[in-house]
Amino acid sequence: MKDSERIEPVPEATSHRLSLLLRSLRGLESAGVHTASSYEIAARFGLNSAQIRKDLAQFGEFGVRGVGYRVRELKAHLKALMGLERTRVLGIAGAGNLGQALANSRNFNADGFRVAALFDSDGRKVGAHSRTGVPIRDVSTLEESVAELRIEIGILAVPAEGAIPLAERMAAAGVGALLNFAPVTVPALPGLLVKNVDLTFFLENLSFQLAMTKG
Amino acid sequence: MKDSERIEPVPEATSHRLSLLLRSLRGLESAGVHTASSYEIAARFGLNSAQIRKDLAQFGEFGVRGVGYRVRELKAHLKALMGLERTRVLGIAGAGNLGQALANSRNFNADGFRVAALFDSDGRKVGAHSRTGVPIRDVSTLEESVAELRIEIGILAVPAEGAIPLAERMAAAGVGALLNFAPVTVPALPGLLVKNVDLTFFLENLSFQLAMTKG
DNA sequence: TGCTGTGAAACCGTTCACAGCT
DNA sequence: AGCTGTGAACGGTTTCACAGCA
Repeated sequence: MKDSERIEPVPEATSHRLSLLLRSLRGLESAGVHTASSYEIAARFGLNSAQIRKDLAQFGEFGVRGVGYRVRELKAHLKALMGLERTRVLGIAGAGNLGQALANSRNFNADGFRVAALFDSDGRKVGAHSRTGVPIRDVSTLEESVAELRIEIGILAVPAEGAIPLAERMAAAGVGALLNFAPVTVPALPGLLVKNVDLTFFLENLSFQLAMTKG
Repeated sequence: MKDSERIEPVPEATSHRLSLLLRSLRGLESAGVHTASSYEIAARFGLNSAQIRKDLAQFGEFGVRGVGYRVRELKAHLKALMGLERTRVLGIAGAGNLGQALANSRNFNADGFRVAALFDSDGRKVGAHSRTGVPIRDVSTLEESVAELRIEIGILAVPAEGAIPLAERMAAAGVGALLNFAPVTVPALPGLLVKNVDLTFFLENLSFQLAMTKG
């Protein structure tokens, strides 16, 4: 099956598995493995092999019958598919603990991503740099900065109050997608993809499961 | 439907909606609203009202026919259900950027949670405190500290390499649940609930969706 | 033979629609 | 009359099972 102009958003679960798969492929590649079957890959993270094949089949035919998948080749296809071929520029609103943590994170500055700037309203922080050298700009320069640095994905690491207005400013400034860590649900505005990630929800989930199983 | 001794883990989606619901109830309560119907609640976050009712019905009968749900009462039920009646003690492995961000976070130190300690192997950090006063202990004291502070939930904010061994140590020390931010999948060990949260997956998801919709 | 790609079947979560309580 | 609680229908995702290609 092929569907060059896909309008449907990729299901969350599929995207998650493909991220897992990409990570796995990186591991296999650096271990010198050239070929892997869907069975081998599935075993790695306790999934069904048909699921791997179905996930990939949605986007093209990447395997070789009787052989499996060529690691290097599949990895390249996947990266292209996920838009990780070129580096996407990130801008983080909020130079607090979390914002700085993300700005300095190896994971946000590799494999297709790079943090170009932090934004804050605190005059004492503005002008400084994060530990790894990400500049902290005044949040009032958000609009110009997005254009100047070509920021494609915005990250909200601010308190709840500031989130919605900032999301709107980011959208208006031309940011295409937003990862929101503030504890409010930012709605997807027209032209702006939004992913809300509330870290306390993960804790509550664990607490819930603890309450269900043990006391 | 009632099921006093539930063994099934709560579905991710349900848990997520109940967290959202709890947040919503807090808002309603402080706005002085006493009663809310599933229709009103559902409208708040664009869900189906039957979903709200079904989610709640799994755990008991909390509503009043013809009236709706009493906000204060439902909130209390939910908190009890989710194990948030009493404060759960957290311990964070890794006093780097992310670990400190979480330790200082208001959200990890309210509404049923409290960070009791950070753990690190860097001698220069050990003995110090986070900005909000969370002590940084030597990771070699993990086992005693878990017992002493009665840590119930462990959080891994360490690089990929350290994650699995630390998870095993936490499990052995008696921690009941683990929230893992390291970019490796920590398997659920016997007696240890594990929630893996890879922040780069959220970014990749956005990049993926961007790649699908725009270039 | 061995593995992919894929229809068909099974499963699960969501939505509908209404009986039943207040 | 109004809203909950829930069986039944629906839709989407996962798994099975196999045809077809290397």
